[in-house]
Amino acid sequence: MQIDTRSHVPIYLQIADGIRAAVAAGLYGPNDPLPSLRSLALHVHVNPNTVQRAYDELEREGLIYAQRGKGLFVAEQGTASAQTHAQDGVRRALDEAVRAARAAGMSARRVREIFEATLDRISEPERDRP
Amino acid sequence: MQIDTRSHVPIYLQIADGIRAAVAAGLYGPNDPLPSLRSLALHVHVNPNTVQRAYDELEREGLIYAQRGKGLFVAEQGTASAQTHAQDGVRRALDEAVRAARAAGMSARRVREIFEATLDRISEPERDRP
Amino acid sequence: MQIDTRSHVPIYLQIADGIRAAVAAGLYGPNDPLPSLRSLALHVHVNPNTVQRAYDELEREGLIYAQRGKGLFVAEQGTASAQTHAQDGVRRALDEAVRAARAAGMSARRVREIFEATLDRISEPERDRP
Amino acid sequence: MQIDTRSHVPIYLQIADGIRAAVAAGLYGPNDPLPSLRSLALHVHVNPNTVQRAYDELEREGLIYAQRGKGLFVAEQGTASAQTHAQDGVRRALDEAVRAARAAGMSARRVREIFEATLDRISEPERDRP
DNA sequence: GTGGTCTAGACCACA
DNA sequence: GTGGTCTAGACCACG
Repeated sequence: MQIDTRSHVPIYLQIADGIRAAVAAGLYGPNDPLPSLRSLALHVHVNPNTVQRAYDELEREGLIYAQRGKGLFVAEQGTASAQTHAQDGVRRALDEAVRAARAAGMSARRVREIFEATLDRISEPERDRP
Repeated sequence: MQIDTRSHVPIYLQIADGIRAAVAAGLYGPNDPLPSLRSLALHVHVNPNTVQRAYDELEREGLIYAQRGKGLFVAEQGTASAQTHAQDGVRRALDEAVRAARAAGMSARRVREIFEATLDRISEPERDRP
Repeated sequence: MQIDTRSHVPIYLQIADGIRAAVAAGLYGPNDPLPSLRSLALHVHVNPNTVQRAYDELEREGLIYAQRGKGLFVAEQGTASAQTHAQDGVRRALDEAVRAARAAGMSARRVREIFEATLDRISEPERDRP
Repeated sequence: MQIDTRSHVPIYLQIADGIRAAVAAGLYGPNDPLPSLRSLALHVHVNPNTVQRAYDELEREGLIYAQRGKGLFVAEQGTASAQTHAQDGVRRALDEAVRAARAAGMSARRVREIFEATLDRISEPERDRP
């Protein structure tokens, strides 16, 4: 998971999004244990409080549940819920991007070009670039 | 121009983006006067200081220039600068959206479907909804 | 006279300084007529009101006097007064510059180097530079 | 740091200059923490917003970076950047002072006299005056 | 009327 | 505690 400390999106939401995406993608199935607060905090170089807030968010959403002393787990309906949520997010992000492009007078064709280039670039496996 | 007070993007940046888009789209050409601080503040229901900050941003960017007591104007190179900037923004937004989609396990095909639907929807002329 | 609209020093003070310097340098002697409000305003591309404020300033200072319907003239003691004032200004400006240099840890020697280079450059007649 | 509320230079720029000088002089090295917004505001008897604006300026300049909830720090390249910037400032100030002196008809020799006196005065260690 | 600076005080995100 | 954003309202310089 990547955290962008300079983004305007609060870090705890970036973390929640990352978890949600991982669940949506099936990396964690129903009743699978999620990374512990501390381990995730270390991994993304963030204060545990911040991770706590992200997990709070997801628990309130019903995507995960906590078991005292054991940890956090994906809820029964977690996968479907995460997929819906993630898809809404993507839809909203694309909507915003296209809206901005059109406001700046960009042609639909030009936006599509950029989109396809982006899709190609990101669908390829990551590799170092010169 | 639309302001979303619930967005994580600060209002002053939303305003700056709006102006930048308008300049990129050619609504304001080089040396054209821009809306005054106070009039724009009234229009978007925001404090003049917030608009000021947006204009500061654009002035630093070289997109506009201020004349004390006269007003704000599009810079000579404003159109080109705005177009470059706006296109970078769209590219970044699309990148982020696609990245999120892929992280959530969405297929390239599915992302493209959503994108095309969005493009269609937004390219249609705006109309009042009942 | 040169006006820097981007300076923090108000334009009317820049104009007053310019007139004061011209009087100190002897370009205008006692009882000589000064440029009219309008002609000076045209010359420096500034609103006549602004020039008016500059002249007000100088009149209050006793450097010039107005004759209804005739124009503005250098006062009897104008030259000496202007010279004193100008010298004070230079002293203050140098003081500020040196203070800033020392605060930034620059050696006295280094400051002197820059000063001498500046003096050389400005004492030469102006010419186009490649 | 000294603030001159009667100067035409905005307070936030005076503060930015002060910090820049301190960094240029090596009082704060790369990654050193700078005074917090609020503490500096108290120290110079100014509103925290004004200090914030000064720090914004320096952050944009690449001299410092902010960490939310942690504080403000000197950037890796901060020292060099500050020195360049400070030297440019001194050069500009000297240029302006000399230009004013010459416009007022002062001889190069006279300007040098004043300069050397200033340098002597300021290079002496500060002492309390009765 | 215009833009530019400053204050006082509020709320948020984060450690 | 930290930095970041916003508001309300003031005063200045300029046209």
